[in-house]
Amino acid sequence: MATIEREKAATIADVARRAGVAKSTASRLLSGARQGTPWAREAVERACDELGYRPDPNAQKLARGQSQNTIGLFTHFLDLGVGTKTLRRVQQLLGERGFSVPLHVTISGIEHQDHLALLQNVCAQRYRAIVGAQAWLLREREWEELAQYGRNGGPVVLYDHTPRLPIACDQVLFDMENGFRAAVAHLAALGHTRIGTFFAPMRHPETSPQLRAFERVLGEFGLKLRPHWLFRGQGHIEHDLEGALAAQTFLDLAPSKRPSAMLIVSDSAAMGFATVLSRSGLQIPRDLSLVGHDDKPIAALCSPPLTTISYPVEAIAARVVELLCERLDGTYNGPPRTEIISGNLVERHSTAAQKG
Amino acid sequence: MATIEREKAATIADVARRAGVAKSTASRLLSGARQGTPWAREAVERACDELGYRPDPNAQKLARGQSQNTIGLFTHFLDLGVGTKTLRRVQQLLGERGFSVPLHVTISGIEHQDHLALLQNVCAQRYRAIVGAQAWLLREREWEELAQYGRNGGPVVLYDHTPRLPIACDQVLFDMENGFRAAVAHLAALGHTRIGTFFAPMRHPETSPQLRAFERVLGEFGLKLRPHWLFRGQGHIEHDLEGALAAQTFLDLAPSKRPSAMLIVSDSAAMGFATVLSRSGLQIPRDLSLVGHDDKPIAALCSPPLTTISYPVEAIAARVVELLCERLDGTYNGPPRTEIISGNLVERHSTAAQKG
DNA sequence: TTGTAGGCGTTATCAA
DNA sequence: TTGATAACGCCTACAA
Repeated sequence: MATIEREKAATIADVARRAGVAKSTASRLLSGARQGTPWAREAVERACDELGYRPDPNAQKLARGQSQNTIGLFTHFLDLGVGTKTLRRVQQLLGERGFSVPLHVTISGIEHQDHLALLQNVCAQRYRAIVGAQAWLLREREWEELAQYGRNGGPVVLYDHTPRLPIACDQVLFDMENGFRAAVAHLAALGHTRIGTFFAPMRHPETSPQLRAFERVLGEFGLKLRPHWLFRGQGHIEHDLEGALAAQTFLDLAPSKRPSAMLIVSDSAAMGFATVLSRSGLQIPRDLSLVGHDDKPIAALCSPPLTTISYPVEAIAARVVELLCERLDGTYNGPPRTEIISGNLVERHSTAAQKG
Repeated sequence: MATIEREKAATIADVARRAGVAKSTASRLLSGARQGTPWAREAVERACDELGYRPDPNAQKLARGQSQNTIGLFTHFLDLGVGTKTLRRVQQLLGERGFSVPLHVTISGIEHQDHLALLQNVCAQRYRAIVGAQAWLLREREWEELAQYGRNGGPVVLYDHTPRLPIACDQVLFDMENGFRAAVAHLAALGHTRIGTFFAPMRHPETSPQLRAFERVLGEFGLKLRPHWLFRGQGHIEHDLEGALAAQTFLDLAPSKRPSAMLIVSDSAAMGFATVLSRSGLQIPRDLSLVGHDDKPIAALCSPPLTTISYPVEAIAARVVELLCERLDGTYNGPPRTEIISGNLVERHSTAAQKG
C-alpha cells in the first residue's frame, strides 16, 4: 500500500537555526524555563510561527522521563447511560485538576480478544496514572499487564461493581445488593411474590455476581427466581431497546405465568419496557409493578414516575478522583483501598400492591 | 507536592544485559525482525519476563518516525445518543482495520476555552491521522492547529452537520434540511400550521444553521416559527430529560397558544416530551403531533411508534472511515472531499391530522 | 546472526 | 543568559 509523502514537521533544531540561536536556548524559551533576552525571545517566537513548529510529545516525554499530566482512562464499551456519564464526569474532574485524559475503548463487543490489546496499549503509553472501568471483563493476562504497570508505571484506580477485583490497586465498587434488598423488601411489603428481573447480557449468567446477589436477596424474603422471570439483554447499546425487546418476550408469556413485579436494572430499559407494555394495554403499576435502576433524572418526570434504585454517578466519580489524586500527590501511599458505594431505593409511583 | 518514588521501568538495555546479548539483538528479537538463535531468543524472552519489560512507545515512536497504527479521534462531549454511537462505530471500524483509536474529549461543556487545549493535545500526539466530530464548535485558532497538523502530520477527516467546515480536509456532513423538509411537508399535508420545535442548546440561536434551515423550510410552506414555539435544551446530557423539561414549558403555555405539532430534534427528547405530556392527560397524536429525529430503534417500538427523521449512523461512520483509509493507503490524494448525507422521514403513528 | 555506532526530537547539565 | 554536550529508550544501517 502506497503511502502519501508528507513534508517532515519542523523540529526545534529548525526553529533554533532559523532564529539564530542554539537548540537549548530555543528549548528553554519555549518551555518557559527562562525569560531570555527580548530579542532571542521574539526571534524564536517568529521562527515557530513561520515554521508551524509543534513540539513532539514523544520526544518530550522521552527526555522528561514521562508524561506528567496525562492520565489514561479505559473502559470496554461506551454505553448510552450512566457508564458513559460517569466516565465523562471522571474526565471532567481530572481535567479540572489540569490533567489531559484520553479515553481508550475496546472496539469489539463483550468478547474477550480485544481487551488485552487495549490494555497493553494503555499501559504502554506511560501515562502518569490509569483509571479504568468495567474491569470485571479482564482476565489473568490483563491483570498481569495492569499489575506490571502498577509496579513501575504509576497508580491504578479501578471502579466497577462488586465483587472486588483481583488486583492490588485502589478500587471504587458499587454494590448493587443493598439496592436490590431495598427494592425486594418494598415489593414484598406490597405483597409481591412473583418478582422478575431484567439484566444486561453477561458472559456467564450462572456466575454473574449481580444476578446471584439478586437471587440471594430474593431468598432472604423466601422468594425464588423462576427461569422465565429472568429477562436478559441482547447486547444492544440502547438500553431502551433492550427493555422493549424484553417486554415483547414478557408479553409472549401466558398472563398467568408472568411475574407481578419486575426489577429492571436500568431506568432506560424500564421505560422501554413500559412503553411496549402500554401498547398492549397493560398499565404500570396496575398490571405490573416496576422498579428501575440508576435514578436517571427522567425517572422522576416520566409517566408514571419510576421507583428506582439510585446509582450515584457523582459520588463514584468524585471518589475515584480523590483516591487517585491522593496517590499522585503522595498524600497516601499505603496499601490498596476498597471503597464500597451503594444505591438507595427511591420510591415513586411505578409500584402498587399485588392484585388479588 | 510530594511525589511517590517508583522504581524505574526496565529498558531494553536491562533486558539485553540480563540476557547477555547486545541491545540491538534484543531489539530485533523483540520486534520480530529476525529469528535469532534459539538460545538468544529464549534468553531475551526470559529476561523480559523477569524484568517485566514493556517497550516505551514514546521511544519507539521517536525512533520509528511516528506512530503508524494509531489514529486520534476527538469530539467535544460525549452525548448519550447518536453522537456517541457514531463515535463508537468509527472506532470499531478503524479498529477492525488494525488501528488503535484513542478518543479525546473536551472536559468542559459547551464553552470555548478547553477546545484549543484539546486540539493542541490531539494534534501534538503525532497520530497517523485525526478524525473529529462536533468541529463546528471550533474557532480560528483551532482551525489553524488542525490545518497545521494536516500540512505535515497526516490526513484529517471531520464529520458534522452542515454547513461545510472552514478547513481544507475531507468532511462528511449530515444535512438536516432535507429531513426537515420531509417532516414539514408531512405535517403540512395533515393540516398543521402551528409547528413548533425543540433544539439542543446552541451558542448563537440567531445564527444556528439548523434552526435557520428549519425556518427556511417552514417558509417554503408559507409557515412561520413563533418564538414561543421554539423550545431549547438546557444542556443536560440526557436528551430525555431535556425533552421532559421542554414539555413542562409547553404545558405552561395556554392551550390556545400551543403549537399543534412539534418537530423534536432527538427521539429521546421526543419520548421524554411525550411521557410528561401524558401525565397531564394529553395524548399523542390526538392532542399533539410529534416528529422525532434519529430513528432510534426504540422509536419503532414505543407507544405510539414515533414518526421520525433518520440519522444514518452506520452510513456516516462508514463513509468517514472510507475517506480516511483512501487517504492513508494513497488510493486518493486529491483535493478535499465533502460528502453530504441526509436523513429520511420515517412515518409511523405519532402524527395525525390537525384538529378542528 | 551478532555487535557497534549513530540517530530520532527533546530536555537537562554544566561551563562559559 | 547562552551554547555545547550528554542523556532519554528504542530502532536500524553497517560492518564483523
